[in-house]
Amino acid sequence: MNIFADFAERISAVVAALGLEPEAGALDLSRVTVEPPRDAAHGDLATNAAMVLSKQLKMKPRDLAEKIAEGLRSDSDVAAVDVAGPGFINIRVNPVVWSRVLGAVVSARQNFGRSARGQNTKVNVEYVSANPTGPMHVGHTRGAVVGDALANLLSFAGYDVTREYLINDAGSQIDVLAQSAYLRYLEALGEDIGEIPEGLYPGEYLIPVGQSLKEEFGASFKDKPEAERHAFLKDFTVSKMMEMIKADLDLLNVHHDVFYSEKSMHGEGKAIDLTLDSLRARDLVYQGTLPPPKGELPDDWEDREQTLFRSSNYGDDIDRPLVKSDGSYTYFAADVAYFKDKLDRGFKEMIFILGADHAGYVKRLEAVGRAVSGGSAEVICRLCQLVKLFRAGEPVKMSKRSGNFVTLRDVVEEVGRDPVRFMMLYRKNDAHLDFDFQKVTEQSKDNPVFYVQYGHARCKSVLRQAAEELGGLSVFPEGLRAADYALLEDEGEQNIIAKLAQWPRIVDGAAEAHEPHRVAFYLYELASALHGHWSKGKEKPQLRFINDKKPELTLARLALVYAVSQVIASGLKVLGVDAPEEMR
RNA sequence: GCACCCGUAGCUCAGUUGGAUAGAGCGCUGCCCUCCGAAGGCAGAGGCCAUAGGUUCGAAUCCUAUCGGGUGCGCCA
Repeated sequence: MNIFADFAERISAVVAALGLEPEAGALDLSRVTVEPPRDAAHGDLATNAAMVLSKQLKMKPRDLAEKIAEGLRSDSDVAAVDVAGPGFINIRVNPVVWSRVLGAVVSARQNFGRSARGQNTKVNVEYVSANPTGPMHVGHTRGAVVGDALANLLSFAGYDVTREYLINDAGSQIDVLAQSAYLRYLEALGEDIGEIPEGLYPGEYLIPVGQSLKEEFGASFKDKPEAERHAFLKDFTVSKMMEMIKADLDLLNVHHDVFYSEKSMHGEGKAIDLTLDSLRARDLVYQGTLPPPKGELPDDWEDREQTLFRSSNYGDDIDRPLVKSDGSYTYFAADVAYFKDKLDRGFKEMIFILGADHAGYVKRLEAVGRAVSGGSAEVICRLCQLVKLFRAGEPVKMSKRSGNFVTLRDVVEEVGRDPVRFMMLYRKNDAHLDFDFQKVTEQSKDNPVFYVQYGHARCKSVLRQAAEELGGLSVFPEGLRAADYALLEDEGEQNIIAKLAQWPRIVDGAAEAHEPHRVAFYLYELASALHGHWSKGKEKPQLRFINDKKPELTLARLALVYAVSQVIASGLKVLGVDAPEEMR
């Protein structure tokens, strides 16, 4: 139940009933909005309908507003309608509307706010896709959390979501990885390998890989022919790395549906070959030369003819190469084929959660989307900016050399999963993020994670207390449906209900904009409304939720508290954060 | 040089897709516990929304230019 969408329909009906002739055929209602007014004194709902439609209907905004207002006044749910400013229509609804909202939450529980706007559209969210050459580090964390929460959000908003991870198991970095693992194998056999040579992966996480090679093959693996050995090592090491990465992701409660191997697309007659052939037939792939890159010229740059994709026809700055000088495919070629594969699997939206260092990649991905799908599917890229780590205000130093970086595991084990997830979502994805190890574990209102979770725990605490004091309340939550919500007349209570009523609207808006951070901010506001009202009970005991002299009022208030707990829990679930029964 | 992202309170950031008098938290100045969790709440001070034009009933939001910060710029993934 979304009262904003509901009233938007009623307003459309009123406008239609006016019988006015639109200037150009059908009336365009797309710009009409119904929102909570910025200032609550203006009413419960506000619409810009008159201002947006005045031109089409050839009327002055204020005159049209008066007409629409007149029509709305006959609605039995409407208490008052005012026309204000340049033509705003402010609506105050009857208490029965708020009762309905509360009843809807109590009945739907954590399904309140679930939406059908996605209409089961097939959406693919690709996120993380970290190279399988080592453990996840903090840099990957934000993308993992944002992608996962976005997937949850879209699913809650009625989309058919697939969570996907592309394993980059085909590039030259995998050769290096295999060589590095081989050294660790020799080391496990007791050989002195000395320092890991420059250019190989020095991280200690490869030591167990060497160990398990030894356990499996003893010393015999050393004697296999080089080519056979190397091919096996690549697969073996990648699968070990993926095990490690999956374990890291599990710490964050991030789980993908599909792990797609880049390697599976390479090779004669495989996906990349086939895709490029089909694009060649459409003249999207051709042989040609590119102008030299701007800025600092690479040492080994030479002008040569190469295989190019016509991405510049689709909004990219230049055409992009598909084949390297050694004849193998570029990463971009794999991406083209990968997109085609997603298209063939029926996805209508391909969402990519990328690190900020991939900003330059967005245009060409979008170009691929337009060129390959012909507009039947959309590419949506979200960039995640860098996370800066702090400890009590001091920047945390880390060096990427020698494998000495802060890992995802370090962070989660130190501060816990919930603070990591929440804080990564408490910012727009394209804004820089400061993450302070100390602050996020504080149990105070300075810490938004705690503040929201505390709101939930407080609700649960009240409900526990009520069950104890009032004994016969074993019937709730079922019994709460029978409560008389009209008894909730206090401003603070109504303020909370109004916030609850916004939840479905927040879900739709956040899903449409692909911005899960809006959910985090909404939860903060809802928690704030609760905490604020709670404290009024300090000064005015008659406002406390439990009042043993007034069982009916208490029941209604418990319904309110229960509703808040359900919406907070449901919002936190979208974010992938726990809703604790009590804080400890 | 080009492309993309970002410039909002002293600091860190929201801003309902173009709406009314621009909002939070931190920090600062003061208040509020005989009490369902003070692990909280209330109030005050603090703004040329980087700058200059434009679009319209109306701009922090859209367009153009400028300034400032970040990122990237065949054959790395």
